[in-house]
Amino acid sequence: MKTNTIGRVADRAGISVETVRYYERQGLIQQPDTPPSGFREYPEDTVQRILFIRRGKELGFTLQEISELLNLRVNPKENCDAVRLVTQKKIEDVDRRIKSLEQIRTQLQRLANACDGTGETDCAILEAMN
Amino acid sequence: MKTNTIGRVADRAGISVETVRYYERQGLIQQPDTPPSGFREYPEDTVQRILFIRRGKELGFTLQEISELLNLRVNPKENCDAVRLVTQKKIEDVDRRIKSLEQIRTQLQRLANACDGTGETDCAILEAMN
DNA sequence: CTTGACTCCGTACCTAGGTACGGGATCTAG
DNA sequence: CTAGATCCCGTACCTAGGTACGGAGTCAAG
Repeated sequence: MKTNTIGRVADRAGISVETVRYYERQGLIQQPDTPPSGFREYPEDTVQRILFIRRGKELGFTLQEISELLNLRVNPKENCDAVRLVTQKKIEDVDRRIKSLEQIRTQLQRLANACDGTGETDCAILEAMN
Repeated sequence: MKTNTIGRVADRAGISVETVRYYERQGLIQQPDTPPSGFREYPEDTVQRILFIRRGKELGFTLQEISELLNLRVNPKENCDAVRLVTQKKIEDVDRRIKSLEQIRTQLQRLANACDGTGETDCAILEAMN
């Protein structure tokens, strides 16, 4: 298996080398322990991490929030209940977002349907709200 | 009913006067026809518009995208099918976002559940992915 | 063992989406 | 009718999230 140089990781994750370095500086992905030659070599899951970051961004999470999500973990060192509590909060946040999107979806659907009538309607999305 | 000055609108919508002006410059809300005294007076639905903008932003839409959503409208002047087509695209986009959020939700849920075991798990969100 | 591709790091620059400022006009409550 | 709150507009500044650059070191294929 080829080594995961920064360029390979960037390619596979669909972002630029510069952005990988940026995420590293921001602490979103860990720089692997002392690269042998001075060249970074990334663990396999780095690509997954970056894909997760991309998805999060598209959904309107800040890098800070994404970082928090990525750092959530259940392990013996952490208070289990504490982690579960935080995770629960995140889930509630996600639920709120889903609800919001569903509302927008409903409005869009209503707008699309408005066409079926006489053509006299002037129905913008705001008027399509409850 | 009190007149909707920029300050009142900003207050009611929960944003700053500066931001209202900014949205106006960006064409997200229309400056009402020649204010009588030089002072802006907004139509009633401006507050709703801004609330919609805020929601859109929280969900990761750009102002550009939000503007497109707000300008979608079925009316006699526009080709009805064209509007419906665009609206359909938007709906698909919204659906994708909802799906993404649901995936994240599932992962979070799995993470929260991981605690029930022995406490030996070190289960981060990435590992909670399929 | 060379040549072209890749990497290093630091620093500068860019866009979106605001936020702040300031001097002058206007409104409104007392 | 006056003082304080609002509004006007233009311009400057700020943060997040990158993007670009450039000189120097390194790797790997021929």
